[in-house]
Amino acid sequence: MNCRACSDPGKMPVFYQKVYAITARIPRGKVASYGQIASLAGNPFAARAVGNAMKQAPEMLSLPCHRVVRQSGELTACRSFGGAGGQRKLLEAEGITFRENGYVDMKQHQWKTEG
DNA sequence: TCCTTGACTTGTC
DNA sequence: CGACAAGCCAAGG
Repeated sequence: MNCRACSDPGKMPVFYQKVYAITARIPRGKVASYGQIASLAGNPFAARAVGNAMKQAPEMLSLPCHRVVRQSGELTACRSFGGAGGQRKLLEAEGITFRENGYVDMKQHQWKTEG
C-alpha cells in the first residue's frame, strides 16, 4: 500500500482526480457503473482505469465507492467494505433495492447524468 | 519506451 | 447463468 494520495490528494494523477470528482457526484440512492464514470471522465472505455482509481481512492475523500457497481448491477470486490455483503448493507441504507440474485436494480438506481 | 497489472465491458460457447 | 477470450485505458516499475 503506497497510495501517493495518502499524503496529498493533489498529487494524484489527473484521471484519478476526475474519477474521484465524478464518484463524489453520485447522488445518494443511486449507483454508477465504471463505464459511466469512465465516460464522464472522458474515456467510456477506461472503466478499468476507473477501477484502479477507486482502488487507490484515499479514505480521506470519503468517496461513495460503495455506489459504484458493475454495468450488470453486480457489486464490486466489496472486500474493502468490511467483508462481503458490507457494500450491500450500505446501499440498502441509501435506499437502493436489490434483486433476488443479489444484483442492484440498475433500471431504478443507475445514476443518470442527464438529470 | 516497453511490459505488467487491474474494483471493467462485451460477445461467444 | 457460467466460463473464456478479446479490447479498451491509465498508472507504475
